[in-house]
Amino acid sequence: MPRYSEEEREQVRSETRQRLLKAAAVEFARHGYSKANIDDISKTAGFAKGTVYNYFPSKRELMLVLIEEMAQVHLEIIAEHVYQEQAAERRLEKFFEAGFSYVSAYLTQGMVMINNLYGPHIEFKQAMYTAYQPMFELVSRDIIGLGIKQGIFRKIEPVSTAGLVMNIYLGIASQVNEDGKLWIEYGPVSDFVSHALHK
Amino acid sequence: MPRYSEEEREQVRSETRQRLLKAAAVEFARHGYSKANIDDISKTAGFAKGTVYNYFPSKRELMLVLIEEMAQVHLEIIAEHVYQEQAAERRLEKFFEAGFSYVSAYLTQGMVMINNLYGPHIEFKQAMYTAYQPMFELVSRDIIGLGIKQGIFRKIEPVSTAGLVMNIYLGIASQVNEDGKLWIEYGPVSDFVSHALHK
Amino acid sequence: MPRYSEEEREQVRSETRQRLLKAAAVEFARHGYSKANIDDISKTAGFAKGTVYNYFPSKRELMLVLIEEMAQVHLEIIAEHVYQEQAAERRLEKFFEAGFSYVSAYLTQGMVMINNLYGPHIEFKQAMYTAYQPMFELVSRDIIGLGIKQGIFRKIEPVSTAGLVMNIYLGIASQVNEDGKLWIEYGPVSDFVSHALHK
Amino acid sequence: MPRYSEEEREQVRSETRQRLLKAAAVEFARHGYSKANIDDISKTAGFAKGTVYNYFPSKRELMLVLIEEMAQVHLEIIAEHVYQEQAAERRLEKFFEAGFSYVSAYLTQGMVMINNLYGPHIEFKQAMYTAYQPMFELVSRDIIGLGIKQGIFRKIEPVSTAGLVMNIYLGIASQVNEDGKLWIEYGPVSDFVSHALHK
DNA sequence: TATGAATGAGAGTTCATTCAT
DNA sequence: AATGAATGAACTCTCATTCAT
Repeated sequence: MPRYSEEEREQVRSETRQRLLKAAAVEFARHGYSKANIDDISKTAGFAKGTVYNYFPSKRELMLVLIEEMAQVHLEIIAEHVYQEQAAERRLEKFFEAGFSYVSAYLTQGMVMINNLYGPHIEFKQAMYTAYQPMFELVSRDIIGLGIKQGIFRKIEPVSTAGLVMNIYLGIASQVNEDGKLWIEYGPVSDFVSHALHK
Repeated sequence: MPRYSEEEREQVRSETRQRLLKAAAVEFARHGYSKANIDDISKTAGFAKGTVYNYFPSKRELMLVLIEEMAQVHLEIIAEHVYQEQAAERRLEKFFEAGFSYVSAYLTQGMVMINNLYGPHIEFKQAMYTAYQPMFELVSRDIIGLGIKQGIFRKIEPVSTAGLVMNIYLGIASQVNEDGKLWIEYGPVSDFVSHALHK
Repeated sequence: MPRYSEEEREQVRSETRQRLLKAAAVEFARHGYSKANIDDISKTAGFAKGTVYNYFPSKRELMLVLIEEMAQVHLEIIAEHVYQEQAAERRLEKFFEAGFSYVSAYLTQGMVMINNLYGPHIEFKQAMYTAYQPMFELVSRDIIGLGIKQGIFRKIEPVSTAGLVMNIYLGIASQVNEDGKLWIEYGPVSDFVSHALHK
Repeated sequence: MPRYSEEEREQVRSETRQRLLKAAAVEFARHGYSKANIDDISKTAGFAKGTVYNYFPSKRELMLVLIEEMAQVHLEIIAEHVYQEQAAERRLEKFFEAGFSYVSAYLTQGMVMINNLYGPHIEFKQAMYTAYQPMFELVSRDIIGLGIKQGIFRKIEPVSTAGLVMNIYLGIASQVNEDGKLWIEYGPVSDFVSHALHK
């Protein structure tokens, strides 16, 4: 008969799992998927090698899960800020503000995100597109589309323009340094895009 | 000592070298640096494994040389088109036109470029920045700076704005599919940026 | 101290033990000793991994115990049928009849038996020889020796001939399919051996 | 330009290949397929681990190739002796004589053969059946069938009887000790079978 | 007694690099 | 200059076993 309660076990498992995912993010960010190794990931998490495989069936799956969880957190943070505003222009600004703040705060996750997005591993790229679809839609519908409806943005194609905006965001986000600093502030970027969109 | 034979030898060496670099680009593009392997590279080039090491001391060095040669070709193509124009706005358009055309024509090189730029391998990223410095300056000085001088662009900071423009170009270039198609034409992109820069 | 509870406890232990042995037989039969794993064995038995080690000190010991228990059941079944007859020839027939019926009914045990007998694991092979010694003696003394004494079998060496008979039985038994079917009935085999032994 | 001649290379490759197959047989015989490891196989052959993979794509394939090559040698040896005789009875004797001599001379191969035939690895068992089909046919057609035609054997079913004879051979062959000794000579076995088949 | 999380030795496989020819 | 056989470190994944509860 098990002495641990079901809850206790669940609690422990969940914590271990999170530590492993965090460690995986760190190692993937540091060395890239291919060069990152399970031994280091587990050691970074404070476990032995085998433990990883009690939680994830493979290195590949570890990455796929990581992608999903990262995208979710990322979206939450951005959505939370963007939806505070009603005006499209303000939303655009909030998008860059929250986005830049995310990559500064979640350095490792940000790097993994970028590596997957622009890297050679097609499966991961695909997973990224799927996982980031909601954020893409947020930009497309609730910022650009909204701005057009509100009569402040030019009558541009919202979807491809959202692609451009996401590109700008991600391109800049990819150049964060190890202190979480970016080479440009969100203000000028937001400005640049704003100018591009305004009537 | 026969001089002609000397030249011939040089000629053959140079061709072999180019074939190896081309093959390396193909394999790096297909599998990424880490997963690409020397055996496949040499076989793609039509040589045996050992031959690679008669031309390049290591896989790493092969990539570094490739980066330099790619950047040079890339710059030449873009410069050739951009400098045909005198008006900054036209130059901007030419930049995107020639740039998009480059990634379509040089699919593999383009992918390697992107992988290095956004990938986890710091040394290669560094090498990319160095190799692409001239192109960056072209954009910064001979397009944006020029546009300001010509009084058509807003009085923005040319360097960071050049960063944004390069970001946009590279971000879009990274999404070329295997047929060399991009999800957006150069026209709308040029337009977008134009709007962002104009007074 | 409650005596009944003691017995109950013993009862439960014994049942758990049997379930584990049965599950071990299934897994050993399916994957062979080396590839069978404790986790699957315990799960097949309906327990957690650790439970196995409350009953058997190691995987190896689990097999050794299994061998002994299998051999005992096997012998009992065969002896029960063989000793119903008094004539050596009839006993020979019964031996094959009961033997073939055993391997059909106890598919997994039969496979484990064969795997150990012909497999590379010397310790298990040894254990098999020891465990099957009584059956060997049954054939040697109470069938072949008896037949010679009864004057129906040729004056052959009983021990090595018993070896041949056992070989034939086990060789055929090894080719049972997953439905418990053998490629030959006991009749023709008994016949074949009968012919070989008769004057 | 390669300095080794094509022939020289082929020669070296062939020798290395044979050494690896021999070593594999030794290790598979000693520890069984699952427990035998590539490192030991290569070391036994006098090479480093990686060399195995220059010749065989996987451990599994190594075994499959080994099975085929073993079966071929085995068949050649037996056929050579059997076909020296014209009388079925003498052929039967030769079959056992040559067969017993094979397992004594090719100890390790014999063990691998037996392990695969009676072991848990279905793919290898299948491969054995396929590879030994010609030998089975030799027994069925050119010994038993022939004996019936020659009027010395009873009118039995040749195929299933060949199965019995092969069983007897393999069963005994499986009990060779490490000095190549069997517990019974070919004479008594041949006699036993002869008796069983004769009118 | 039963549990399952954690361990780490050990296995198969890959591949950059070396080198004799 | 070109070859490809050989190497062995490094990697992913497996699993018998331990142990705190």
